[in-house]
Amino acid sequence: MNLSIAEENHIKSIYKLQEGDAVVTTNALAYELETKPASVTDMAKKLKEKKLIEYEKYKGITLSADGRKAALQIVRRHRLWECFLVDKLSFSWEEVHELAEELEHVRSEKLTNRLSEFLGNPVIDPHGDPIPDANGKLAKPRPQTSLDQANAKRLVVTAVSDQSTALLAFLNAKGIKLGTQLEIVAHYEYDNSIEIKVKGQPAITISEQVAKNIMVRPV
Amino acid sequence: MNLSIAEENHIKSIYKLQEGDAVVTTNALAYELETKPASVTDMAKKLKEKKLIEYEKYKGITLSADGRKAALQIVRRHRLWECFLVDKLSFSWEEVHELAEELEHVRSEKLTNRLSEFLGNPVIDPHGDPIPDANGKLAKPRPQTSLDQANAKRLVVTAVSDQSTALLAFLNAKGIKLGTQLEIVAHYEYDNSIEIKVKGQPAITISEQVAKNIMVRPV
DNA sequence: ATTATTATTTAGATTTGTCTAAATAATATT
DNA sequence: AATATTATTTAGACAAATCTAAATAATAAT
Repeated sequence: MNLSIAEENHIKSIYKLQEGDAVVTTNALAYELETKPASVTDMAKKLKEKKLIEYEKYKGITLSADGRKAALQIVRRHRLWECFLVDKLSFSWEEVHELAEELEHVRSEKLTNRLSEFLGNPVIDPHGDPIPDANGKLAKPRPQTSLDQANAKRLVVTAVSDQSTALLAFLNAKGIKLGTQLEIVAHYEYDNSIEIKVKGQPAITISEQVAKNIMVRPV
Repeated sequence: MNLSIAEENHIKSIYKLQEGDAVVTTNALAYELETKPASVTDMAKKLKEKKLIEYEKYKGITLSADGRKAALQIVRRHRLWECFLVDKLSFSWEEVHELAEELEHVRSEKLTNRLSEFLGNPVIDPHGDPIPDANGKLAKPRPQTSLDQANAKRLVVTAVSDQSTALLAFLNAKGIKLGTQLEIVAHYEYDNSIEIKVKGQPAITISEQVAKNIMVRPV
């Protein structure tokens, strides 16, 4: 099955929004892809025809087994290229998303597998997201919570869920990246902001909104 | 100036066929791009509009200064990716062309320059072709002739001009690659075939057509 | 249970890149 | 020079991916 770039992007976004099982809505998908609902409806008909999604008028979209398989291939390529850009070309983690967005569409299994091998078959990407293996299997994610719900004091950053450049740049400026160890200094009930400290740096205060998007696990 | 993939491919092929100064013909370009002359005419109008080529009806096509600059960027990306695939991912030189054909369209200067640096700023690609630097400057090619016109006995392979997979696979099977040292054993005037010997291997006979596509210089 | 609101789909248009078939220009041949 | 051949362009069509505006369905509010 040969997918166009537009088809791949739709599949990938459906996978992202589905998050396991949920039905994906036309509007949500249009918003995610920065396109219009009418365009999503058009594409949904096409992808249904190709048996990559389940879709009935007005009933929303879910991936079929084949669609899920395709999505995992795309996600695998995306995340491997992100590793390459960060590990080998010294990009910082907030820069790589757009570039990987283009590189992911080079659909060669041989290339993908060689790249993976070259990188040492990594299982998580620079944002902490798991990388599907050649068969589409995802490493089961280690237990993690968002920073605003953590109860341990000493934590490691394992992922950042919001992909916005603004947040990533902010964290970068504060010296926070994957694997950074944090200590929770205080939790202000007033606005649910959290004061944290990275070893060797002055303590900083983080809003609830930011804390919700930083994933951590106890060290 | 943002070029589509189709536009980039046309620019690149015009650059390739132009070879310095020659005017490129509609038919030749269509053949090179595996498309139809009518499509080339359409695209020529568009590229002229964008001032990337000089073009008058029935008079053929040449690159403008801007077009040449664009072409060199594309060629740079293509050849750097070929180096990456061969040097880092252990592809053999005859496999990399198609993959580089896709990777070359990721238009990020930062990525290109970082990639170049990562590879040690190479100046020739795995086929022996020079890689333009970030300013579009080409290293001046070392003196070379095609194997059928060489007069020295001991030679080094410096490039292969035909990009066909068939030829590359043939050479690969014979253990001939960039940098391979050859010795001319005999030259048969009858059909202009040439008998050559690679150190440690039995002598082989090569047709004139193949010899024309192997570039060499005296060792 | 009507009505209002929001979500989704349809119909029809647009852009890009391509094609075929016919027309025209350039070149080669007699 | 007239004619035949080849190269190139034009005209009109088509598929993919998108859009806007209008129509319809689903859901929420009174």
